[in-house]
Amino acid sequence: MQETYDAAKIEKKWQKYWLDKKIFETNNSTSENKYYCLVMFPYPSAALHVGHGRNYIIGDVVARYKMLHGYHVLTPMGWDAFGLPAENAAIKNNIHPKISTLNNIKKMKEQLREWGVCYDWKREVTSCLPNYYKWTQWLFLKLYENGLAYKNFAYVNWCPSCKTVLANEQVIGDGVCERCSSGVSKKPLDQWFFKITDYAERLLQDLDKLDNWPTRVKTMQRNWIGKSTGVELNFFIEDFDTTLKCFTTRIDTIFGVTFMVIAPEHPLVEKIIEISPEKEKIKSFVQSVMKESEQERMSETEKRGVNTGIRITNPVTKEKIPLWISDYVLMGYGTGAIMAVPAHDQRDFEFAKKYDLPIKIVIQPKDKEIVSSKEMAASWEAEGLQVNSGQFDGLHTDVSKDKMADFVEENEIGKRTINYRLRDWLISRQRFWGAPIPIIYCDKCGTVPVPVKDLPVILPEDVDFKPTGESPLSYVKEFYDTTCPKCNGKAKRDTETMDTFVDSSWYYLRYINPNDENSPFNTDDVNKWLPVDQYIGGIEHAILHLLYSRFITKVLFDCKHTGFDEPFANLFTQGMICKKSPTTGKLEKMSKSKGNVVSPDALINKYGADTVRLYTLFIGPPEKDAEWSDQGVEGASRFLKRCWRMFSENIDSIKEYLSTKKEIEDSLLSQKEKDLYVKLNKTVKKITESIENGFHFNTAIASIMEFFNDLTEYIRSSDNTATIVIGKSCANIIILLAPFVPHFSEEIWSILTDKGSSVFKADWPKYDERYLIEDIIEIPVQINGKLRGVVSATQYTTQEEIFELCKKNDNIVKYIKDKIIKKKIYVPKKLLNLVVV
RNA sequence: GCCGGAGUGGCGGAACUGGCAGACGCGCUGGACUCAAAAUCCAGUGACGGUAACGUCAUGAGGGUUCGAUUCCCUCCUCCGGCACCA
Repeated sequence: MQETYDAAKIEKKWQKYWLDKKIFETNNSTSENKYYCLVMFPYPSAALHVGHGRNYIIGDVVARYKMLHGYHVLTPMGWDAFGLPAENAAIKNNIHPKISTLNNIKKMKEQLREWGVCYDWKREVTSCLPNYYKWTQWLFLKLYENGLAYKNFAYVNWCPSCKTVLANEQVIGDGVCERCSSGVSKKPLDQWFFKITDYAERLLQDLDKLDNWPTRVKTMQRNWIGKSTGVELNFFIEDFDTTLKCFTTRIDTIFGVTFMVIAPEHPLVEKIIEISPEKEKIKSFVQSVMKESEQERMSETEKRGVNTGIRITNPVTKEKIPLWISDYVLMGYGTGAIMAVPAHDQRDFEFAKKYDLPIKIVIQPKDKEIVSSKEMAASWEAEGLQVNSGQFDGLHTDVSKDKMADFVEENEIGKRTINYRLRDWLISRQRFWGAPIPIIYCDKCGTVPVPVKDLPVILPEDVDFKPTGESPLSYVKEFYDTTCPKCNGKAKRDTETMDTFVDSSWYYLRYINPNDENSPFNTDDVNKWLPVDQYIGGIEHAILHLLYSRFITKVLFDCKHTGFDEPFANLFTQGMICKKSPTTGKLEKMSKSKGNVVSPDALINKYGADTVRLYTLFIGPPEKDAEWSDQGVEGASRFLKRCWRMFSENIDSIKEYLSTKKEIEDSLLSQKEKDLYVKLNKTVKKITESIENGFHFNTAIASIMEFFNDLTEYIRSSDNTATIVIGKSCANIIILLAPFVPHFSEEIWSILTDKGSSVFKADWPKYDERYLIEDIIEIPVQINGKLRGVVSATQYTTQEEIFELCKKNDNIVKYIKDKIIKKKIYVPKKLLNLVVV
């Protein structure tokens, strides 16, 4: 064995070995005792930094750890290869997105290999290639066939910088684009939607099944779906001889409605303008609101409105109330119309105050009385007793809510309804680098889906894809000119492409049968491997990707293509790696634009991949953000060097143990050896638990280091260093380290076993229950809760015996002599507390 | 405003179910080796007092429950994330 640890030399060797021996390849026929370990497939961008690395390293550790437990581990990788960055880069550098994307993939694969991160590459998928997007198009047709894909003319989110529309989920914060942070505006367009709202209730309910998802993610999805229960009421408008539907969660306030408000986009607005004597005033108000961007509208806190002059009948009280138009009512939620109850809704209250509209109190708080509406400083939104509410007077709102809903339903003026905040998923994009929507428009036959046998609809390569706001494909005659699959007449293709989140909503299924030319996946195979046992990725996908994937899985389940309705059984979201940014001066997520990236290349050159891996895992709990420190890497490197030396100095003991696997016999152990052996067993237990319990690799590694320090100390101070305990300790450390520093462990293992067998074929060490308690345990003794001394005992020492020992401890005696001992609290094997006065 | 999560040495972070706060690592200090440096090894390292034994204080702040609280409860402060004119 070589004296010093030479990472560069051994790492290349083992990377080749893993590839050649295909130890990460998994067969669909061996899926019993299966473990599907999945890392979110990345967008292939140019160069990876150590922040990206954390994600892949965690996945790799999990896969290797499970292998050591004898699982058939499926650990595939692929590329979310369609998308805007490649297209934008292409425009800037004049390289075709396909070329730059495939180049980036090549580079990234190389980097992953250098990190020692391994996958079953035989299953690689690339979403921008026709053999993949053919099935993305198939998925579209499936949804279309089931009435879950529809085209609709609507006000949609438009990003002026990306020059494309966006799904609601892609508009974040105060109305900015998820990708480029530009302010998003509204644009009326005819677009394709997936009917995710049909699945709102199931997407919400089934979150309860996901016990092993972070609560944070589930909460975010719950908020996003935004379920609220209430009543939909019909208000009659005489002028139009029609009813205005309006949703409320506060039917108990129906007697307090003093006006109605509709959104500026509400379809009724047009009709009102036609007949209103004040049409100019209304028109100019609506126009001034509509021309504002989402961002401007949202930042506007002052509510603005205009009276339409139209009067509406409250269906319960029969009162006539005015109809207003205001920007504080959103067309996107409920029906775009509200009943305003200024006394019991703060927004309505502010609006009423501004425009001097009446305020009518219908709920009195129990303990204090609201004197008069004129003196009200704010609305009363909480519960109370009904007043001015006809036959409901005196009822508590808990009761009246139900009674009033009954009344509404009995009189057929409305019905109980559930409303969701979730909107349908807009999937059309006016960009080039995506999967074409497989739809043909025929003058005779209308909208005709492309027959499955004609898939894929190939994305043409020679296209001028400068973003104009129109889809680039709409300028490619050879692409859009086609014949109708129904009547064979002249027809035109849809020229828009699909949101890349459609590509990524099903890729985890394609890994199972990546080369199947006749179907996206094989149902039996998929049912064997899925749900994914462990999904690993960034928190930024909490809503977008994870919600869409859950939706698509449920659709495929309903179509009987799969036998499971949730794709990911366990989800782990890792924290970001941060570093102080020289541009902002703050701690920021590692990114090129912040100028704070650390490239793995130089570090791997200097220390080796195992050192970088070890440090990345040791940096902190993996679910939390962490700050990168180049000095910290130094510590990891030192530890591996010390380990190497330890193994090379004790090579004979380890070989001896490995060749005989001799049982440790209590009677043959010296006390010091036994203490060390107990420590080894405790360490194995602790490490295993740290990993099983939330992937706490940081504490697992700390435990290995701690045991290693004890072992070093033992060897230094002992005469007998050729012992089986040392052999077993070292052999166990090698395997315990293997998931974290695989090249290192493989190399040592191969030297010690001479069998050319991979350490990943070995078994994870087991601990022996009989060796978890030390012979001598230190019992801390407290007096009145303060530590005053420590006595040595064994696990059999009784409370009384420990108390007797205390009387021999000078410092403890100091505190108990001349005192009355009121109480003795003994926690077996842990602590003794004496309460004295 | 609402809903999550967090706040512990000079730094990253440990602490099972309420039981010795600061594991492990970084940094720092001193020492050994060396002509010297690097590397390595050894010792020390929360603050204050003390030569020391030891004592007092200390887990964002303030209260409470308890023999005992980083851990449980209440009030408040700060930071991060999500949602937010959602009727």
